[in-house]
Amino acid sequence: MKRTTDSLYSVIYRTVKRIPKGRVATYGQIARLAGLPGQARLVGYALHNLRGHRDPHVPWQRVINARGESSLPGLDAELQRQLLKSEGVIFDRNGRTDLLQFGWKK
DNA sequence: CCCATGACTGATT
DNA sequence: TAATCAGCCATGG
Repeated sequence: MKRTTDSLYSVIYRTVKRIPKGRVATYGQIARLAGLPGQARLVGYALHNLRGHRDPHVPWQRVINARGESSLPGLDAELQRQLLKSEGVIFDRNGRTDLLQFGWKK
């Protein structure tokens, strides 16, 4: 089975689209559900690539790291928190959310 | 082809 | 709770 980069990104995007509104998933969780266990970094790479792609159909803001915080640099982290906050996800003063409460339970 | 980097993770200290 | 570290692999120089 040949895996092109495009197919890898596609399966990742499809998985991210399954995250319900008001929920968050970790990079590792997306990797597992996409059939790529242990490949969390690839999920981050795929989402990063999304920027140039500018596909509004992929809810990138619902993907955060295993510590419950945004992994985006600088101002983008605030944008992500703002978008999630508008969906009902609550962040504490350290910019973290409770995965037990808001994590996507698949 | 080699090397460094990155929107990461889980275990260990 | 926080800092370290090895493992991960596509991407770009």
